[in-house]
Amino acid sequence: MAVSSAGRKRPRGRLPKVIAREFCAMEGHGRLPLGNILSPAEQTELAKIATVLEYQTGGMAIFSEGEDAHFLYLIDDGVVRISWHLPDGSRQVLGFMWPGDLFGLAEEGRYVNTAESLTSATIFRFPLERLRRLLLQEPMLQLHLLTKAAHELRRAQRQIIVLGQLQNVKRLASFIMDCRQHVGFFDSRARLLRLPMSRSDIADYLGTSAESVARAFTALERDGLLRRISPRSVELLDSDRLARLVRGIGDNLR
Amino acid sequence: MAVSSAGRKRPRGRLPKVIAREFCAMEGHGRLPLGNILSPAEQTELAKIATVLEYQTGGMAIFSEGEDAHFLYLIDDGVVRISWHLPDGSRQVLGFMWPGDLFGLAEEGRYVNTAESLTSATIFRFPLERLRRLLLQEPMLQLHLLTKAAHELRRAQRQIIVLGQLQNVKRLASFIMDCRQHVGFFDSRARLLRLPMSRSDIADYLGTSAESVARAFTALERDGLLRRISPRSVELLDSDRLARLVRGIGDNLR
DNA sequence: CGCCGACTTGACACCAATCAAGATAAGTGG
DNA sequence: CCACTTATCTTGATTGGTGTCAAGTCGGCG
Repeated sequence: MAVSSAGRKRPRGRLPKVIAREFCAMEGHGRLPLGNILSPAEQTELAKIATVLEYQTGGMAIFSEGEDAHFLYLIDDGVVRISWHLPDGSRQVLGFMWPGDLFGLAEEGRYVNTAESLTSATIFRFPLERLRRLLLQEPMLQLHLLTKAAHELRRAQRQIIVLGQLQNVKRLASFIMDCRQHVGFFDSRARLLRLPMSRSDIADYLGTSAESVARAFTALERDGLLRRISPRSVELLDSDRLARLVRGIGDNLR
Repeated sequence: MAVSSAGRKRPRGRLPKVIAREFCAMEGHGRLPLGNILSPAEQTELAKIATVLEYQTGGMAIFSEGEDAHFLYLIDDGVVRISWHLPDGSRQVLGFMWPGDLFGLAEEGRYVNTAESLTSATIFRFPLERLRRLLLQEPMLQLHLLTKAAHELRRAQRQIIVLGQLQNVKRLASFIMDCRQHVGFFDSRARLLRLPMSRSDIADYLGTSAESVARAFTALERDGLLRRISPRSVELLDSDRLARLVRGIGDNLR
């Protein structure tokens, strides 16, 4: 960044239009989006202590930084924005959570960041104290959770590399390649990627400004790497070249 | 960053002058630097499977990215640099590890980054397979490790905020405040902080250049926040103002 | 004592933040 | 369903922070 980003103020996301519904996870479901790391038995154990939350729309607060932390969250469907606010009102988006992702990191009993839905979402919620007891009873389940935490740490480290090394166009390319991996948002046949977040969400995630994100899109489009269908929908024309761009090869791009 | 940082090449750290000694952790020791999170009994269990490594000097490789991962590491004494290299030779320092810190994050059986000693160091080493078995037998120990991982994730998130929101002078201020917390490196009476790393180490950690770090030191010194005794030793004249600077208050600083 | 690397400072170029204005899309109410 | 309002997105012009190159200084080690 060149100039201080202090003083920016952004709308916090409109207020919820509909209160979230909640009900027991064993009704109807019983299957968690953790099939890749947990056995069916483990999923059943977890589902026993879970509650399902239904957020009917984007822009709804799930929890806010500073609140007492009583739950860990798991996304079944939808996308959630995890962010942190500076005292001056500027914002850092720490990550976007997709189906199968866990969130709700706490420190000394309080949430250290804010979670809001970007789309309508279905989310599982686990009471921390009951989860803790379950993990002590099921060491294998706990080990799987530890693995998941390690992956989350690795993801954060990759973001550090993006912010520390790459300039704006490459940051956006990296972000697009990340989004590409999420099924349901990328149609590989039509090469169509759907973005559930706004330009300023992307900007605050990449440590830049919404205007710079727009300019980066323009640059990628001019070089034939993608084509904007609408602001939140892009056709990826050359994913290979996008990937190489992130890795630093062939960076002849203004 | 303003200009592409591609193409920078830096020395990788000189080769080890002396091969590291290693011996069983139960000889003499039996106490791990994890007293704050582990019970004495748990420390003993861990020490049973540990090996002690002695690195006589800084600049020694502990492991390199891509190598098969067989161990988790715990620092007893000394400082270690964790870094990641881009194909073009530029480098991102992901963090500095201090006494009590765990490192050795792997992905699919391989280390994803490189660890080198910055000072002489004493380091415990745990074989992953035996550690895994121990964690399954001791769920409470595992839960403590999970907590430690959560702290590490939180630290990475703070670094994301630093890189995404702060400009160079504030990044350095933030870094100095981090270093200040480590006993043995900050003498609170003399207000003297000892830095075990070079300017380019700091630069690669903060996503900037060694020159900019030097300029940031100059700026902080000009404003009376600190005084350079030597390049690696600074007197912190006004820690409160340093802290406020990081938080974004009173940023009338060129 | 002398060499060499690490650190500092200056000059310059360039990327990106900011301010401003217009275009597009989305949401609202008649 | 359409007109209107409003937020979001894009583009241009300008300015400021910082990366890069270059030269000089300091400090440490042999």
